[in-house]
Amino acid sequence: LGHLRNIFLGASVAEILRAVGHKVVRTQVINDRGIHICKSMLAWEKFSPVNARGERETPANTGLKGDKLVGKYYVEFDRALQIEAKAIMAQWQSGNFSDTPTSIEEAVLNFEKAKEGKDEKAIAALDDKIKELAKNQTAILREAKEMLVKWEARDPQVYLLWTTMNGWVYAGFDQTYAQMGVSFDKLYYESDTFLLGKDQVMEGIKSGVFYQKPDGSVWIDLTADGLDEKLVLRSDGTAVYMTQDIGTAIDRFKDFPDLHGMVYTVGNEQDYHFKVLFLILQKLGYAWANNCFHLSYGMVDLPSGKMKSREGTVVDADDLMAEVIEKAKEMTQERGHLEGLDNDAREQLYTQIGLGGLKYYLLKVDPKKRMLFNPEESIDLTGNTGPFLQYAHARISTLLEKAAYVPTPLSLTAPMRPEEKEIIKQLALFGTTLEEAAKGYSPALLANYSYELVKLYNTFYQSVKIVIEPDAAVRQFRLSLSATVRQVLAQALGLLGVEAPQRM
RNA sequence: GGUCCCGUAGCUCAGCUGGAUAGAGCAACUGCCUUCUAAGCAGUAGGCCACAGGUUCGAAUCCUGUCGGGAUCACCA
Repeated sequence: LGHLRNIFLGASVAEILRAVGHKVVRTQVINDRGIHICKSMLAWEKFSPVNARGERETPANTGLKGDKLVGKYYVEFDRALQIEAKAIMAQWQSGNFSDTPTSIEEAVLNFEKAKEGKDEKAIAALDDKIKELAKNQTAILREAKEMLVKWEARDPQVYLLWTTMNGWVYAGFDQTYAQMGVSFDKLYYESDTFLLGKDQVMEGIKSGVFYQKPDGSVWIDLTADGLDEKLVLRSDGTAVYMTQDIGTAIDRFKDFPDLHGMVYTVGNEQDYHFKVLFLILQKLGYAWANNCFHLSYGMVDLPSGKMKSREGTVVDADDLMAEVIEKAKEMTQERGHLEGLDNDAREQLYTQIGLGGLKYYLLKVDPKKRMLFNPEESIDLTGNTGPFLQYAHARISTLLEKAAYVPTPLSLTAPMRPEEKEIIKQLALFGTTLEEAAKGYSPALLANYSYELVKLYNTFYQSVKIVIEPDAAVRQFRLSLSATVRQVLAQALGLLGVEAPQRM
């Protein structure tokens, strides 16, 4: 869900910035490198069943989406890790500390002592610490780490496996993005950019921005800036998230030299990370670092509480989209204004309504705020929802069609009813709303604007005759007012990534 | 514990660069389709804007404190 908010938000903000005249390049960093990939690879090698033809599981022979298959083995890895860690902890409990550093032995003894003391907080803290220590003692995690080192050294075998499994993931992602209706101008792969990041770190050591500890790890001291010391390279020489992000940022400015700045659409749990990243880039001497902005959006909660991937309480993007489209189909068939539409057009409409509703639901809330995702409300059609706006658009469309409307400029001097004046006022606000949305990186402003506009229009629509208005001048005025509303609405919806159907 | 974010109707959210009776939607209840799509419209009910101070002619909005919720402080990403 967080991922959906991220994608839709990023896509919408890009469109909004374009609409106010900025040149926008939309990029995405593909997280194709790191210990997490190695975990999946290792688990797949270890646990994937072999079929009669001697093949391990693949998207082709299981029918699973590639990213799902790889994700499955990430979970498998974690399960195996837990089991091994538990066994190790059991050993420690029984007093067996062979092959264990004395520091761990001490920690366990402290833990036992704390339990006698009944200090809940201390017990919990030590418990976490011991679990962490146990995990680090497992053979399987060690293997994964070794794999990462091999990967960074371009070990052919590891690299082949990595290429294969990554291919599966990308294929899965492509499918999902296509369904979402979003695309990127350029993708950056961590596997390409982390090396540049490492180079930067090396140079940064020379220039004194970073320093190396005796164990070989590289750090930056940000205590003078009110932050902490931050690791930028592990003691085994491998890159961390930050290393890669440094490289990616620089890479992008190399690719697009006239770039003014960058907007990072990333969840607010990474506020600290970006504070540090921008500071590092400044210290490395990149002037554009001052024009980097972290568009930090709030988490998406479920009514049932926090989502945890390990507990299976996450909402899967593909499933959710399918569900929302299915629901749109049911509701649309119930209402039925579909005469004359062929099957393809109908299916397309269900998708437009379902996804439009989902996008609008996620975008109508101020990005900065955390929001609650209520699965039932996300597919609502009434009130402040995507389908409500789409419906207004469709209704005006058929109205204009019936009237055989010929576009004429909207006369602002014509005698007007109060409802009509209100609409004109709201229409006049579009420009400033768009500017504010761009300035504040907030599609929510456009969403709320559109909703207001449609409410005003609906009031008008219900209270007057339009097509059947006998007075030709009045009729023409109302038609061109309707056409203007439709045009603005279509533009606003477009900026939100919500499609505006001609009928529904 | 340090840092950051949040607290507005039963629920989800607007409003927050100070301005008059604080707005929507959902849920509940009333009405309105032999006029253009009722996925709509009109209406009723529902609020000490977390709490306490302060600034101001004026505070939901700005400041301080308290309480409550969340995030973060990894050789994870």
